Amino acid sequence: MSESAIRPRKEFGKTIAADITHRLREEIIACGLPPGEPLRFDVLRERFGASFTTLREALTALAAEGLVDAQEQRGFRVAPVSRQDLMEVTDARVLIEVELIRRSIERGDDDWEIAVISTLHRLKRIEQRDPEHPLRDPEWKIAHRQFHQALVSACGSATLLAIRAELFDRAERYRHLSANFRPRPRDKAGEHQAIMQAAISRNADLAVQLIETHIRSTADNVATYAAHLLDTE
Amino acid sequence: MSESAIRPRKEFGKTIAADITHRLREEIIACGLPPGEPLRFDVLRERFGASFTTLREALTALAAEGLVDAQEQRGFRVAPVSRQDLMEVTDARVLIEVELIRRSIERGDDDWEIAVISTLHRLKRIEQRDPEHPLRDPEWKIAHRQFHQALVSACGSATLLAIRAELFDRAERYRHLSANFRPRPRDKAGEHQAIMQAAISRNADLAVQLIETHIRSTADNVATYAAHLLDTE
DNA sequence: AACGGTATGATTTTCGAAAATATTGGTTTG
DNA sequence: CAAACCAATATTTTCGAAAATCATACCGTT
Repeated sequence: MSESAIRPRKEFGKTIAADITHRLREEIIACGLPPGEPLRFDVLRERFGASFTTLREALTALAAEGLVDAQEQRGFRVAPVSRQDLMEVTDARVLIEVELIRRSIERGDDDWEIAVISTLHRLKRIEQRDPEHPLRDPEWKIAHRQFHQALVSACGSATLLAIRAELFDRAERYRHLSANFRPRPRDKAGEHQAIMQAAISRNADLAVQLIETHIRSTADNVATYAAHLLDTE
Repeated sequence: MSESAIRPRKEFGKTIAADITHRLREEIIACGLPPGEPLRFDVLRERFGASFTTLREALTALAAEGLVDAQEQRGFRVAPVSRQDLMEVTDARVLIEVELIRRSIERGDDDWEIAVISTLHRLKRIEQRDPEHPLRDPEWKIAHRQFHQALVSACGSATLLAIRAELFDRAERYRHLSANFRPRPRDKAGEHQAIMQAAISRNADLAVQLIETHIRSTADNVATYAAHLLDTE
């Protein structure tokens, strides 16, 4: 009765299109498909084993998320990067994330506190294993995402959470872009710890200030160490 | 040499998919396709004269915009409406639009001022023609959208403008929802005039306050007069 | 009657061929 | 020599048939 003993066709989501969307998104965020790269159907067809129209559906969805650039009649390409875009994404993230943190601190219940504490705990455990290269560890990526997600999860607005998620993905791509050139990770562990404590103790002003610094300094780092990739576009 | 003397295939955009996306969006916003309505391919195929896959692409794009609800393996339907969703959209709009107005007032140049003044002028001209039922006039809809678009157009962030546009569409659908039951339009003309004056005179605090009131009172109106459509979902 | 399973029909989802459009390279013309 | 034109090729876009999946109604059993 096992759905597929050999090789599951759909690892994520029920439809192939949703699955391809997910896999393509991951690859673009991780810069496995570099910014600006043309996305030709022949190549994608071979790589992902799906037909034209299914791929087209996935690319259309990613275009709406801002990770893919659709040029009508001239195909798709990975969304290019630029200093301007990095700045816009950073600003938008600050605007929205700050608001969502405030609302979460205002409204969060016991479950919210537990989620914040436990996701941070897992993040720290993973960081202990390999403190040098966290961004290369896919588990760290997931845990990091889940901690930040937990912080805002009690805000009460699915609409704003969806927007936040898109911006988070776009920002994460920039982090990956500079990861190979960044000499050493900042003291993220300490920052995360401080943010957690401010949130749990319901100190909204402090939490907001820490989050804003966290977001902006990450972006500054990217702008510094990926400068050669941002100016030549 | 005319591209199509009989009947243009693509009225908007270069690809059929983009064209269908546009037409479907308009219909959903205008509630020609009512909230919750199942979107069956047979029906759409006949109505829009496109094939399965093309329609699928359009529906996928609209799902990413929040106007369509994709239920994997069970097709698509027009996104349902609810009091909660209306509230979320309203809150998100206030958060973003307020910020964009501030930035536009800060950065807007002569061209921006001209755009604000001229779009308002056109809006008023159209309102004079038929002051009773502005929302039913498609020209009023376009002019109204363009005035609000002009106000924020100088904010400098394409990212936030795209988010704003999606939220505007979702809000406009709610306005249409209640349009048939609203006894009389509020004094929108006066409100628009006041917003324009505050913006042009670079009174950011006043403009922001007027916009917030404008958005929230519109939403309150919808919640009142479309109550029977919002609670039974 | 209630429940569970199964066949049947309806609907979505996927595919690869075919049509439409863009790009490239070569040829001619001014 | 540059520009404009055209042909040949590469690529995207669209289509409808076929496969996969879901919903419904029917039937037998408890």
